[in-house]
Amino acid sequence: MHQPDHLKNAGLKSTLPRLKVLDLFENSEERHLSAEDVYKQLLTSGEDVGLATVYRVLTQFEQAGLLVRHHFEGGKSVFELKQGEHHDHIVCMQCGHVEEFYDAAIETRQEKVATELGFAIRDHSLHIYADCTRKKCPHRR
Amino acid sequence: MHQPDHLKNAGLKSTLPRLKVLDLFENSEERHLSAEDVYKQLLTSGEDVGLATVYRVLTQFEQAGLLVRHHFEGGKSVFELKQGEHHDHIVCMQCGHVEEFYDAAIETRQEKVATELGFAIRDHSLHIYADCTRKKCPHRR
DNA sequence: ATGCAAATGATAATCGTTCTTATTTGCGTT
DNA sequence: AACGCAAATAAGAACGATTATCATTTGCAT
Repeated sequence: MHQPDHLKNAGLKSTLPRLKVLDLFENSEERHLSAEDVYKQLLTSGEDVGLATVYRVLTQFEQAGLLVRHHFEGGKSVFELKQGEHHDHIVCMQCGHVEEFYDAAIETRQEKVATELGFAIRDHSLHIYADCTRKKCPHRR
Repeated sequence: MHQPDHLKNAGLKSTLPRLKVLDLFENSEERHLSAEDVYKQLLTSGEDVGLATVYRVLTQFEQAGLLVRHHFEGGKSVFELKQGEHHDHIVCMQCGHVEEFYDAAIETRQEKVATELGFAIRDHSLHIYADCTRKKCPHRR
C-alpha cells in the first residue's frame, strides 16, 4: 500500500531510513509507536539508523500527512499511520495498550460547543485513560 | 477563600512559597499557568522562590487536590485551581487563550463508549484546538 | 560515471522537569 | 522568647525527550 511513490509524492526522497520507518509502521504489532520504540525496533532488526534521523523522519512524515502524532499522558510523542478517518483513543493506564474509537455524537457535540463559544475548530484530541481487560494487562483481577 | 488552613488540611506546612503560589493562582488574570509562568510571575513581583520549589509545590498541590494538571499540546504541564466541577478545554492556537466548557452529552457518550469496549474510565482529557475571536488574538481578521 | 543538493549519523545543545544536598524555616515545646 | 528538629527550600547537577549542528554520505538528475 505504501510504495516509495508515497514518499516522492510527499516531496521526500525515497531513502533507506525513510523506507525502513514506513515499513515498520506497516508491519508492526503495535499501531502506536514512539520515536524510541521505532529506534529500538530498527536496531533489533539489525538496521542501522541514527536516533536523530528517526526523529527527523517522523516529523517529516507527520507534516507529509503519512503519520499522526499524539501526546498521551507522560509527555512523549506517539505516532500512528494515518489511514482512514479520524478517531479518538482509550489508553490503558496499566499496560499502555491503545484502543481506537469513533463516536459521531461526540464529534457533533464538539462542533456545537465550539461554535457557541465563538471558536473555529482546527483540531482536537480526546483521550480516555482507563483500565482495560486484556489478558496481558497487569491490572487484571 | 483559600486560607492557610487549606494547606494544613492537606497535610502541608503553610510556608511562604506555598502561600505565594496559591495566591498567584487566586489572583492571576490567566487561570491556566505553567511552572515557568508561575516562576516568572513570582520573580516579577519581587518574590524570591526557586524554580525547583515551584515544581515541587505545584506537584504537591496537585496531589492535595488544590490544583489540576493538564497536558496541552506541546507537552508542558499547565495547572489550574480546582474549584467546581470537571470541564474540558478549548485552546486558541493563535494566542493560547484557554476557554472551559462542559457538555453532559459528551461525558455520557464517553462512558458508553468505554463500557462497550470493556474499559473502566479513570480519567479523560478533551482538548479542542481552534481559533478564537478575542480582540487580543493575533489571528483576528 | 559525475556533481550537487538533500539526507544522514554522531554528538552537542536545549527544554522541561526531577533529584541531590547543604542550608533555612515553620512550629510545637520549653 | 529561645530551642530543637523535622520538613521545606534554593541552587545547581542530572535527566529524558527532542532539536540543532556539521562533517560525511547518498539519491538521483544529468
